[in-house]
Amino acid sequence: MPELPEVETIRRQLDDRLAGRTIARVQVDDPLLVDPEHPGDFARRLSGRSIARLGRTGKYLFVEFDGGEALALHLRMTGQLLWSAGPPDAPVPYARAEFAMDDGSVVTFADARRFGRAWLLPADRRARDRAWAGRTGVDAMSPRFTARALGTSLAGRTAAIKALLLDQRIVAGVGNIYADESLFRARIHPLRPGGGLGPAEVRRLHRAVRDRLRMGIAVGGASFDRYRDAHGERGGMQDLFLVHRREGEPCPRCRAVICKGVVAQRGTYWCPRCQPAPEGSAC
DNA sequence: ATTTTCCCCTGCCGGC
DNA sequence: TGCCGGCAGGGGAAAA
Repeated sequence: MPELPEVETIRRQLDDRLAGRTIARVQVDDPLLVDPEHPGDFARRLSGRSIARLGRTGKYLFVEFDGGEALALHLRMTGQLLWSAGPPDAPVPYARAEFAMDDGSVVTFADARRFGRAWLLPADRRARDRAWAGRTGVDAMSPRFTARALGTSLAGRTAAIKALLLDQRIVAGVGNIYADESLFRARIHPLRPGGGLGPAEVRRLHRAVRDRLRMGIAVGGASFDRYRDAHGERGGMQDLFLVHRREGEPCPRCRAVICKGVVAQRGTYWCPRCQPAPEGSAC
């Protein structure tokens, strides 16, 4: 599942390949990919645009064009952005759109589950803010995401801390994997009410989120299932998981047996000893 | 306002 | 062996 480190890995790779290029033509195979609020001229409006750089906020990737317009992409569950120097040798499985560049290179948006989306964003700052307002809060790797900011966002909230970490308006980029890993590192049970964390716990959680995301970026993301980078390669983070997907295995810190439950409708893994359960909840 | 539930999709896996 | 129900989960809409 592409989260911040996976999207950042792709962003860096595509920035190297696409910055300065011009889009020659676009083919959309799956109309569901395109923002329904935009008319059917998606492909035509992208053709001829020159790419300034690739940006990212949370799990959103932005292809930023000269002149200020942008193509926003979200990979959701199974989306892939695969770069090739020329037209792919063989049909790309689950291809939903192809973006051909002026140098002959091609980026294919492939996506088995078809949850991924693409949006065209206007150049006008106000219009873009209006279209995008409230979609994400501060990016988790931004200097603006501080322990203080996290504490302010959590204050008074009664929902489980894991649910709040997954809320992209509180901090953008954390998904199910890195939420589990961060909570373990911070020694905080996923069901603890967010507003009930003490200042030291908030600081630990902030540090843990940064630490795990930084590690994920360093090893090219987590590829326990479909995730592949822009060159089709796997990441290495799945080999560094501390608790996620390790039910029944010993905790790397205290050797207690890692348990699994459901929090915020997501499979959730934690150490019952390192992450003490709040009052009234088992395990 | 906040929290919770449901839904979108399809590949995959366990059970029978 | 093969069918089938259920699960996986990002995020947005709807309900509570």
